[in-house]
Amino acid sequence: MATIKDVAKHAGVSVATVSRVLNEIGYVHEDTRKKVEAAIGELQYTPNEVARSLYKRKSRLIGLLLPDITNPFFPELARGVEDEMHENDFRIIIGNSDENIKKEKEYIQTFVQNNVVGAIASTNHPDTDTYRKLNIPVVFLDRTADNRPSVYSDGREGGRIAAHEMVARGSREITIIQGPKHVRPAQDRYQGAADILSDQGILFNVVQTSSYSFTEAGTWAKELFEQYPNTDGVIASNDIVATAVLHEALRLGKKVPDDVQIIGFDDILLSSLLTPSLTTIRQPAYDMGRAAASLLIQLIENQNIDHKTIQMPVTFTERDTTRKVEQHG
Amino acid sequence: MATIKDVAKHAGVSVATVSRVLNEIGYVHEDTRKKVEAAIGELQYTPNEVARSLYKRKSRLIGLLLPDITNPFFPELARGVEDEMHENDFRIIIGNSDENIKKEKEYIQTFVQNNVVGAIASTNHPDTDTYRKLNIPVVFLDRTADNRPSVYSDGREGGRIAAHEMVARGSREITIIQGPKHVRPAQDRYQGAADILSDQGILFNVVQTSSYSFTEAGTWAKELFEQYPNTDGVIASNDIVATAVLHEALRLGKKVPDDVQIIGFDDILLSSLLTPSLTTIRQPAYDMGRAAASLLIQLIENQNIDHKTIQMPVTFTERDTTRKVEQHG
DNA sequence: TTTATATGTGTAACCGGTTCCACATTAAGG
DNA sequence: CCTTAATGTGGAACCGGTTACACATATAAA
Repeated sequence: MATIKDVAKHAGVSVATVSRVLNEIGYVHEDTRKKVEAAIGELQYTPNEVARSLYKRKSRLIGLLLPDITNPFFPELARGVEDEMHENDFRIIIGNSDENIKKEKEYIQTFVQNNVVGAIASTNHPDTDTYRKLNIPVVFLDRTADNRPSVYSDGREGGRIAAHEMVARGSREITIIQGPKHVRPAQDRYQGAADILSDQGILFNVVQTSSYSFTEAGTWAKELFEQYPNTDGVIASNDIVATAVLHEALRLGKKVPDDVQIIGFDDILLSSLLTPSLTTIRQPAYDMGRAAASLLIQLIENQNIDHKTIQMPVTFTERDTTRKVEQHG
Repeated sequence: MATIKDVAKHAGVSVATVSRVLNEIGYVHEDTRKKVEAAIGELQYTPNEVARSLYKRKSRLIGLLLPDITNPFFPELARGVEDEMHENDFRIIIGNSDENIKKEKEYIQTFVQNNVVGAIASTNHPDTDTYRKLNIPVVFLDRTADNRPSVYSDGREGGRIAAHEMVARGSREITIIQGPKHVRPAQDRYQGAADILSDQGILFNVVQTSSYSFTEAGTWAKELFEQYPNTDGVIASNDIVATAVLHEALRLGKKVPDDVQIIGFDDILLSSLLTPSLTTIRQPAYDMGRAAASLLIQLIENQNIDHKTIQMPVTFTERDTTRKVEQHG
C-alpha cells in the first residue's frame, strides 16, 4: 500500500502538502494540487484511516450493538442504520449481545478501543456505567433511556391498541403473553395491554416467557392453551411468538380468528405470509434505524438538537387473525 | 481515556515495560508486573487498538460483505461468522453491497483503510481486481471462486435433488424459476435442475427473475401461472420466491401440493411456518458462516490448510408443498 | 516605495502504541 | 573470582497520517 510519503516523493512535495490537498484545507497552488492528484492517481493511494484516526482521536466508524441479528426484526433496524450511515460516509462495527451484559460490555469496549465516533445500542441496561462513562455519543434504539438520546416506538400505546382492537372484535377471555422480563419494550407492550383490559374490566390471563426464540415459543404456546383453554384472544409479545401461538391453535383444531383471535407485534415479513396472515402492531423498523443513525450523526457533529428522543408511531395492521368489525356510518 | 503513558507514570516504569506486561512478551520482574497490573486496574486502562493497529499494520478487525442483511438467509450467515470471530477475539466491520459493484468496492476499500486482517465476502465478482489485488486473505462465502478460499453449498446438487424429488413425486410439467442472472448460486441451482429434467426428458419452462425482493417475487409468480397455466411443479430460486409462488397458487384456487408442487431453496425460518409448510433444499447457513470464519482465521494465522474450498452439504427438507411418496419395501 | 496581508510550502511534533537496542544487574558455570 | 548467559528495564525510532509554526514570496494597500 502506498503511503502519504510515497505520494509526496512522487509529486516532489512534502507530506504536509499532500495532506492539504487530501483534506482540501489551507493554501495549495493549483499546479501543485494537480501534481499531487496525479501522483495519487498513479499510486492508487488511499489514506490510511487508522493513522488518521490515531491523530484525530476519532474515526469514521460507529458501533452498532444489537441483541440478535437472527431475530427478523433487527436486520431491518440494522439496514436502516447502515443506509443512513453509509450515505454520510460512516462505517459500522457490529455486535450481537444476546441480551448478555458481559458480551455487551465487551463490544462497547471494542468500540471505544477502535475510536468509534458514536454508537447505537439496543440494550436493556442503558443506565449502567458502561454507557454513562462513555465519552462518545450513544443513541439507544428500540429501547428507551430517560433523558438520553433514543429512538423507539411506543410500545405501551401498541399494547393499548392491541387490547382495544381485540375487545372491539369480541374477545372476552384474553391471554397476554408477556415477553422477557428484562426486555423493556416487551414490558411496555404488556403494560399497555393490561391497562386497557383492566380499565374495561375484561378478564385476562398472563403467560410469562423468557426469550424470543421460536422453539421455546412453541412450548409457551402449548402451555397457554393447556392452562387457559377458554382463551378466545391472544396478545403476543411479538410476531415470532404470535406465529407459534397461531400454529398451536391450528394444531388444536381451533378456528382463527373465529375461536381465537391473535395479535402480534413488530410486523416482520413473515407475518403477512402466514395463513391466515397475522394481524399485528407494526413498528417502522427500517425508519427507526435510519432515524437513530441520523440522530447520532447530529450528535457527533454537535448540532443543536431539539428532539433527542424520537418516538415513532405504531400502527394497527389488520390482517386475518382478527375478525372484521362492521362498518358504521 | 488513560493511555499507556499514564499507566507507566502511575506505576513508575517506562511505557516499554507496560507494553511488555500487556503483551506478555520479554522479561518483566514479578514485582514490576504487579505494580503495572495494579496501575492498569486503577486507571481502568484498555489499550488503544488504533495505535496498535497502526504500528502492526494489522488490526483485530475483519470485514464482512453481504448482499443484503434484510434477506433472511444472510443474518444466519452473519451470525455464524460473528460467533466464530468473537470467540477468537476478532470484531466485524459489516457492509451491505446490494449486489452493487460500486458499493462493494467502497466497502472493500474501507476494510483496507481500516487495516482489517481479513475479509469474508459474498460477491458475484470474486475474480475482479478488487479482490485479486488485495493483500489480505479473503474467504468467499455462499459464492464460489475457483482456486480461492471459499465456503459454499452445492447449488447444482441442490437443483438436481429438487428436480429429482419433484419428478419422483409425479410432476410432469415443471417450471423452474431462474434466479438473477448475475447471482452465481442461483444459476447453479437452475443448471442442476435443468440438467436432471433434460436428462429425463421432462418438459420444463423457465421464468427469469432479477432480484430476490418479495414484492417483485409476487409479480413473477403471477407471470408464471399466466404464461404456464399447466405447471404442476415449481422449483423456485429460493424460499422467498417459493413463498410468493405458493401464495399466488393458493390465490388462484390451486391445491398445493395436489395441483402444484413447490420446492424452495435455503430453508429460512419462514419456510417451516407457512401453511402448507414449504418443502425446500436446505443450506446450513449458520454453519457456513462459522466455517468461513474459521477458514479465514486459519488463513490469517498462516496455518497450512488442506481444504481451502469447503463445500457444505445441501439437504432435501420435505414438508407439505410436495406429495408424499409411498414407502417401498 | 514601504508595509501589511494573502498565498504557498516545508519541518517537525504529535497521536498511542510496539519493538529494537543499549545498558545494568543478577545468576550460573568454570 | 572471573566470565558468560539470563534477566530486567528504559530510550528512542517507528507506524502513517494531521497540523502548528516558521519562513518565503506575491499581492494589495498606504
